[in-house]
Amino acid sequence: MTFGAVMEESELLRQRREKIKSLKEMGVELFPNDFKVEHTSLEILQRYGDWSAEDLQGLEEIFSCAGRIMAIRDFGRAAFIHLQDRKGRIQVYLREDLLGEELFGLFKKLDVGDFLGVRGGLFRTKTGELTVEAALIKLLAKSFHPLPEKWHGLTDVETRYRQRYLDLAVNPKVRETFYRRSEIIKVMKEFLLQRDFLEVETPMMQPIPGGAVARPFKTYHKTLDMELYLRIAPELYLKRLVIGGLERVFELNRNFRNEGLSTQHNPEFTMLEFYQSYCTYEDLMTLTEEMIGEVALRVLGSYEITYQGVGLNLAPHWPRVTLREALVQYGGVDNSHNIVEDYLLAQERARNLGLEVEEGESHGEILVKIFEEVVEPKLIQPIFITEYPVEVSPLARRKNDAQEVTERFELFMVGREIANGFSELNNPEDQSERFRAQAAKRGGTDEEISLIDEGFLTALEYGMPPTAGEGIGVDRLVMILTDSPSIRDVIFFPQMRKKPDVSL
RNA sequence: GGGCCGUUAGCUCAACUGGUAGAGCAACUGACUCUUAAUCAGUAGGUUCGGGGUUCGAGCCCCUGACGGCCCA
Repeated sequence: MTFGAVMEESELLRQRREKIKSLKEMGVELFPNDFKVEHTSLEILQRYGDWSAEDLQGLEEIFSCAGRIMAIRDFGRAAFIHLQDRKGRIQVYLREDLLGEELFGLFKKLDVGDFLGVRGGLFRTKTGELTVEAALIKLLAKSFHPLPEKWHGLTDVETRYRQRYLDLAVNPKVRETFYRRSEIIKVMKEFLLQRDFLEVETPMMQPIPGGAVARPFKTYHKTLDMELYLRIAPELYLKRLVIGGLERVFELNRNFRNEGLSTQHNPEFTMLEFYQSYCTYEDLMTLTEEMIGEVALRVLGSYEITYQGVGLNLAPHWPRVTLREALVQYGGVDNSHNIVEDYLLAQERARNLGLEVEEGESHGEILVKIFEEVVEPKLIQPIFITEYPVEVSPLARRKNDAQEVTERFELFMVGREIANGFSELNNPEDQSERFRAQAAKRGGTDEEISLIDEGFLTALEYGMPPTAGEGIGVDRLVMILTDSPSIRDVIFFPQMRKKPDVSL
């Protein structure tokens, strides 16, 4: 959709083009950049919000603010408008006798959606609203298209995602969600920085995608003549930094996984991953509940939150239950305690649940499948599930007194996995064996990468201090803390199919 | 990948059993110097997502495609 093409099609836009033409004929610049803004709407409202009408009359200060016109209430020779800036909205009163005929005539040509700069004093209207009385106005940017409706806003989800700028302009709640997202990320970073973590950046483009099991995106570097993968996780690089002696590092950045899209999945998503030497998975569970608790408290002002109508209590501390205990507790059948002991019973239970059990699948793997099917949806309040089987935890340290499970936990809330952490496997021989077992199992198909990051193994051979590491799904956490039902509500530009119309 | 639902004016939504596509907001013209979903009078605005079919007649039924949403794998 090009501008010209639209003009031919729409009566509405044809009228607006005529208006723009007459503005140009009046000598009005449509896109000047020399207006100086000195105040935000919020500054004005906060500083003078409680001043009486009489006090304001004595105030001689002139204010200068700007924003998008969101409403016009025209009375002929006077009008009220609302300007929206990054902090909120403020009302402006325009009178012909004060502005003069020329500027008032300019105002008459403006539309909802245009950007306007205003200078003037403050007064309080009869209905009590603090208002700027315009002594001077300046068009700052002309909108060639009408904005979505003022009352219902923009509800069409496709348009909201494809033209997020419109969503942000007219739906205050959307803006609030993204401001809150930024705040959450800020608090998480501050939390780690206070604990002497170093914020780092590691490669997005990796020759061997490691640190997780997922289908990667593939790309190609021309000069180096090599295939590269967008990372599915930063884990193996962050551990290299730990080996280098940095001891406490974190990276809050994007991962890419070439898999399905859903309300919980976007191909690129944000992960907070961090590593702390000389501590264990138990220390990280404590750190996690403290961090998320602090985020809730600082961003939302309370440990008690509501997600999609369900009350959650994020006050530390949260239960820690082993996977096996969880299966018994939430397994839903009388013999749940037996499936954790009996391989054949576990197989039978999985098949009864309609789960696929492949040839040679281990007891632990089957238990995890049953857990995901039966237990996960029931984990509403925050809870740590611990001691995952070693077969599904290729980078985690074995538990000292139980070699078939690992010092690993996952954090669940509202039936969703939010975080995954473990004491890191730092024995290079064990790590090498696990990589090779993993690779053998998955075969060598193009999609399922079975390459082994030998460079990482070499690094491990130089010695990695005992360390625990964790990843937190930032988008999912933000969803819960902003009461958002879909991951697309917390990502500005979620992935969409290409539209035939190239302009969107 | 499968199932279900959706796509109508710039936006938000109607349209009975297949029978002339409507409203509110926005826009345009006019009135109005304290409104806040301003008000009052009038006007204009449509490829009903695209393509094909059935029918005297299709927004509605059938086939097909695009895009989106939810659920499932």
